[in-house]
Amino acid sequence: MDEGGTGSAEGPPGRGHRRIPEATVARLPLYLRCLLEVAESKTVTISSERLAEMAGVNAAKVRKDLSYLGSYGTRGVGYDVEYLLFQISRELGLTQDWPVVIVGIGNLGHALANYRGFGARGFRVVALVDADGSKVGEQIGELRVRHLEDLPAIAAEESVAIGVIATPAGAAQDVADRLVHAGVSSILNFAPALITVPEGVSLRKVDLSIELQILSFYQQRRAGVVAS
Amino acid sequence: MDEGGTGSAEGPPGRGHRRIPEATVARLPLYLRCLLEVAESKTVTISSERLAEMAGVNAAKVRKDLSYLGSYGTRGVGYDVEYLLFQISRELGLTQDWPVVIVGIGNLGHALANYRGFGARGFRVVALVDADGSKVGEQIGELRVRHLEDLPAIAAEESVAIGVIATPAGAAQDVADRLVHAGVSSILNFAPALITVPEGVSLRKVDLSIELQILSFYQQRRAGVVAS
DNA sequence: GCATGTGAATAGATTCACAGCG
DNA sequence: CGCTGTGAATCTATTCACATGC
Repeated sequence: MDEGGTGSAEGPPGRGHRRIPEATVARLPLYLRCLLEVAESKTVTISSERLAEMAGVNAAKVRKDLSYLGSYGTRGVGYDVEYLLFQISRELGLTQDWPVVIVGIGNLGHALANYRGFGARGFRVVALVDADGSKVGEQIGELRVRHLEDLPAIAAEESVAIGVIATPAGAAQDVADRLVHAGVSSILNFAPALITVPEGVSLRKVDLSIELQILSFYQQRRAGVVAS
Repeated sequence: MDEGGTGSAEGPPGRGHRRIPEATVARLPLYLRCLLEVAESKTVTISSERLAEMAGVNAAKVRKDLSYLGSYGTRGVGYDVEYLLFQISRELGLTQDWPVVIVGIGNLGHALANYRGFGARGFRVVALVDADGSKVGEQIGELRVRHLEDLPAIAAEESVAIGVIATPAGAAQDVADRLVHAGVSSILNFAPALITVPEGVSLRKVDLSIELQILSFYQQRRAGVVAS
């Protein structure tokens, strides 16, 4: 899918060594999370079956997904947890860290700015930006909110790779355009608006109201089935 | 995908009149949003081509998606905007309103509690809940935060249909269990944790770090291609 | 023996292309 | 004629089932 999830638009295929299916890419972070948990308990190896159980997927899927990365397992034994962790991290580009800018410092922007878990794994919020002059200068954690107009300078100084849009819907496309123009080539959009970006820019979206509406669909189905 | 979430786990198929593919269900909210925008400009009909362009998908996909709902278009003309709006709303269960409870009133919970857009379309936040006694009683908008222990009573009183989990990862599974136990059968999980629910409960997730990691993958690919 | 890795089979989603109808 | 609705073709993803190799 999503796609998903959530589903969402994708960047171009790129051309690394192997061609990894989109659906697999979307599951790698899931495996990563499970492996981190397993690693804490000093477990040395893990079978596809166990990993599948933890991730809530089918064991064959785990094996096929991992096989796209290479033959990192040992037949009759399983996968070395630490080694697999490293390989997945590397594949996901988490061995380097990516400077992130958050645009739109309202309720959600605040929450994102304070979110621990950026730093943990390869992402570092280097700037907070808002179009509203009255918010500029506000201190949040270690950062001070800067003006949207400064985006090109900020992006260049900090080599921003990823932009997070947390503005109202109406501003989202403009902000996306500015991000792209400033050289940011990965965008995560939280605004409830459809935005478009040029080829070569990755765009993913997180949309609360869409998720709720999908839940509503299935909720209604169940209610309907019960009633009939 | 997903899924999608952006990709995410689904509820059971249910058995309404028609069997609507999951991928289609995930796009209906998108069409709905586009149609709402079009409706404001007093446009009476819309072609699949135009709608596709707005939604950023292929026209054939729009037609096929809409055909699962019924034959609501007119050949040679297009779709009546108002009529289609109504049909999609009905299909998504948005003609009734769904009481929502938000569990976990930290940064994110606050942001969600203040989010306008719940009320707009069929969702109504009826309760805010937290396990931390020091947060109980805090006033947010029109609601006062209540204790997690009161969840069963709240769910029953308010006929809560949808639970939103905005707790830290460690608490997510416990909260999910409590929600299910209290009779909530749709859950939207924002916590960066894998949770499981029984058959008959829909679960979707919104996971910032997964989305960032997916972006990181494609970002790295592009960087790699440029470098080589 | 046992769990991986992978071709083959199946299922699901997208796109094509055109018949059908207003 | 124009645009919908939809079978057929294609592409993508999932699952099966077993040969392979530690």
